[in-house]
Amino acid sequence: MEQQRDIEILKRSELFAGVPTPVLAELQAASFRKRLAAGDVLFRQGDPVDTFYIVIVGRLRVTQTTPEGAQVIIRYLGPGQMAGYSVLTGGTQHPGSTTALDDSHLFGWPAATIRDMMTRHAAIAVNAAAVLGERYHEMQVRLRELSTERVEQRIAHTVLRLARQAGHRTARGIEIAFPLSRQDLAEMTGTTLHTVSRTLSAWEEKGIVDSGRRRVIVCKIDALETMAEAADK
Amino acid sequence: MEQQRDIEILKRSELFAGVPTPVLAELQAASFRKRLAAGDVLFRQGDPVDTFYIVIVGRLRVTQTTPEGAQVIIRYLGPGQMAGYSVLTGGTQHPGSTTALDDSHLFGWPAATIRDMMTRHAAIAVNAAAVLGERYHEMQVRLRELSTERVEQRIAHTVLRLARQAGHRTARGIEIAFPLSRQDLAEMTGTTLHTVSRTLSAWEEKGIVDSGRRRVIVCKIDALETMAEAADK
DNA sequence: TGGGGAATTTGCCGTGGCGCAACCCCGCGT
DNA sequence: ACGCGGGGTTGCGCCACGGCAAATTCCCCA
Repeated sequence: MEQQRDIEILKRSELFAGVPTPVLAELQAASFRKRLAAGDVLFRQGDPVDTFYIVIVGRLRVTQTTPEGAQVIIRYLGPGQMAGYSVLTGGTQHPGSTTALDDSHLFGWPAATIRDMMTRHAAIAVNAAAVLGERYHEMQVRLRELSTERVEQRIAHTVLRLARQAGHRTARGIEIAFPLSRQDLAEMTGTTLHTVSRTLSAWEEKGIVDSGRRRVIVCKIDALETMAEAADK
Repeated sequence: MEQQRDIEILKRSELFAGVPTPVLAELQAASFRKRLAAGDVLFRQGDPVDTFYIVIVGRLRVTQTTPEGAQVIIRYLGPGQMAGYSVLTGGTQHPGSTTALDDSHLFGWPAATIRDMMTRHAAIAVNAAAVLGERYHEMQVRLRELSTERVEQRIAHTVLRLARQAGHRTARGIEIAFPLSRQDLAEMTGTTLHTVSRTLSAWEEKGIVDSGRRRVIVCKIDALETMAEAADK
């Protein structure tokens, strides 16, 4: 019943995939539930690392803020993904803030529980390494883009990535499944909302995208891919 | 003797710290040695992931190249650090190229050996997660800097980081212990060698650094730290 | 000791995109 | 129905940087 369903969910999560069912049952028993409304903060940058979460439903955003107030979006989290990776690496304070974009539902555990399970079951630690390696790799790609590409290409790459990760087929094209403002895109691509706005307007004119208030639909993916490559000068 | 010394080295590596000695002995027995001369390539971006390494002595550089030929420096590796992390995450091809800067000496293992050891000994997998989490975190910081800071601040942060990681006390100040060209700094900060050169010249004039052909010495760390923070507009 | 090539320096110019500011638009609450 | 506020759009001017080009310096090697 209830418990079985939880175990099914854990089995599909990035951290616990392939872990034997009895271990999942143990994890399930040790977990608590956390609900967040849209806009609620799961934890803030600098908070002590004491809890680990896995997203059941909903979408969260991880950001980092500079002392000057500038913000950068590190990543988005969806179902099955983990929040609070510092628990796995022994960090003492969260490097970023995590906020719910939709009403969300998560599993939570005390840090010690997860650390204990990870040392007792290599499969979990192996998954942890794989997930963190994957995130490390994603960051390498973003860093490379940010270093070597023009703003328009970066925005194109970012939109394509979001469409791939959270795309939802509609009549008009592929819609990004969560609210995404110009400001958000700017914080993902290292530019300003003004420039993002101008770029999207230009694309709109060419019929490549259809966008509005915190909403982006990609109409011509191939055209966008061309933009993203743009080897020209 | 020989074998004991190898085990001591492994014990101090980032991946095998805290692993029981018998396991280290097993690892030692399964390892081979790899020597590289300055400039030699350990593996290239896109190569199949079949070997894992740990640096014994020397300094290596990990870079990523775009189809257009632009290069980005992902990180530097020194003694005790691992090369070929994709082995740990199940990747099939190397995301970047790794090149020796000095004459270097490494331990090597077939990928399967390391994967096997990691699943059999949770401590190794836990270390792997910790190291990859740390690298992920470093990339977050760099991404934030690249997104929000001016060129001069980014160069300052980068030089400070290098001085911290590979700094060597000298009479004139803290010297970065490996050859570091303007081009290298440019590829770390997402700018051009021209701009780096101009910036270093300006600093030189103020006595903040003392630099020359592939060589940087930081004279006034506090002044450089001020540059790096530079909250001014 | 004399090249030769790589690394660096520097001036000059062009420009992408940021900052600012004004304005518009839409959805929501009362 | 109406007003308000959070997003979004757009025009304008400026400037930090990149691109280009030429000169210089320095190290390595014959």
